[in-house]
Amino acid sequence: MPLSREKIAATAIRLADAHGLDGLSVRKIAKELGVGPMRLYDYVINRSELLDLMVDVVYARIAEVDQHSEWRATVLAVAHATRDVALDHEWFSDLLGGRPHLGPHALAVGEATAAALSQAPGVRSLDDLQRALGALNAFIIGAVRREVTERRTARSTGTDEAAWQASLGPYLTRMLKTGRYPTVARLVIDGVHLDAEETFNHNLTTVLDGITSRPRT
Amino acid sequence: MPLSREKIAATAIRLADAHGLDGLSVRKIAKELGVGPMRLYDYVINRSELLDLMVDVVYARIAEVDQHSEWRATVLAVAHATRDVALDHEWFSDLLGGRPHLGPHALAVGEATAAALSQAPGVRSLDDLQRALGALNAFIIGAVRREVTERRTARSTGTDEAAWQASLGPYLTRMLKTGRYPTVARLVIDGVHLDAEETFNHNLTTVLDGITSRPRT
DNA sequence: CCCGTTACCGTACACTGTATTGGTGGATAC
DNA sequence: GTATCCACCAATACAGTGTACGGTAACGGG
Repeated sequence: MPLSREKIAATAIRLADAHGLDGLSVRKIAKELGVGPMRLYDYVINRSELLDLMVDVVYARIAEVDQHSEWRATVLAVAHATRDVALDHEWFSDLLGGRPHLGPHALAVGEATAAALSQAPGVRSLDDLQRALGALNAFIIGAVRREVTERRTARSTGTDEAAWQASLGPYLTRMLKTGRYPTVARLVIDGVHLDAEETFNHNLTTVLDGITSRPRT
Repeated sequence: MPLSREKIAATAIRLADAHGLDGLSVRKIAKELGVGPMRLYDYVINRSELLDLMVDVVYARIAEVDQHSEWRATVLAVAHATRDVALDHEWFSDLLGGRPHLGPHALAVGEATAAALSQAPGVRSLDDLQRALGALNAFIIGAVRREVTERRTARSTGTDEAAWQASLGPYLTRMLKTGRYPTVARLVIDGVHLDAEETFNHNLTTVLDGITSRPRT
């Protein structure tokens, strides 16, 4: 098999899954494929384009979700799908929103959510749709990003309470002891660990409710 | 003046403003300061810590906003302030949400928004506050990120219509001509360029309205 | 006087993205 | 059958990166 953009993207994704975006280099991909580093540049113009390629492969998985007749179901499905793939490929969240996603599959999911949102009550004009899309996408990007970095720090410091107290603890507890951040302190100390998916879903419907019930103009 | 974390952070910010995060290297900062590269590691443990330093300096500017008695006014002020500084320091949006922000000034703005949100109607329990904070921050992060990358691509392709048609045009118009993305096509072709700040404000109030008017549970 | 601390500096290493230059082998055209 | 092209492949080279490591010179307190 002669090597192709697809194969390159696939192994690049594998490596990025394993070692993160920082641990991903052209040379390592090439070595993994058993070829010289420069071979890749016959298929890809840049490292950036390689990343775009990987991103669109992931978007393809998002685009697989079923289209529901109800607009809200479709939006929910797409949102949860992007959360799911972002948790599978954490580097995806680093790229999400960082550059315009114009690959065919990215456009497909853009189309799906736009079409669904255009049928929501409260979005009447094209301007409304534009704004609603912006709000929805902003939330998804930010929420996924937050969750992934949270998960990363949890993993690096160690999940258990003790390890956490040992690493972030000294600095953070000292900070909170100053009394300058009472609300944050209450959140950190008394806050329970909410289920991530449920929180995502909850906030997502919050945003959707905000969109459908236009308050002013 | 003997060199200090503050001076390092300041010149690092200057360089990042001018050439972006990719154009920022330890060696360039050192050269700008007229010292050897290794000097910086006497004040900073990592490049990452350097970035954290820069981030917290920017958070200091956000923390300067006045506290209003009305919770909504405070939240709006903080949100717009972070948007403003992100537009001044575009690299900030690349870091936003990418790692936990635990600097003193970051904690200060966290405290301010948390305290304000806790007084909003509809957030009664600590869990509610946690979720509301999540939703708000997710939106801010995503919205700012989106706007900055939009601004970047607009600048790189050229603002005027002609240059845009020349760069992205060929590929995008070809894609849209396929008819597979009708809604996106309508958005791209017939969509007017909405005022960015107004859109941000609009969507922000949408999110806040969603938070205050709890639908279920 | 010594001695620890603080500010400072240079060299070196492993690694990055990519420009450049070249060499195959087989298909096609005459 | 020979020439020509082209997809595929490989090696070398360069400028730039983060940072580990080992050092020097001034100075203030005992």
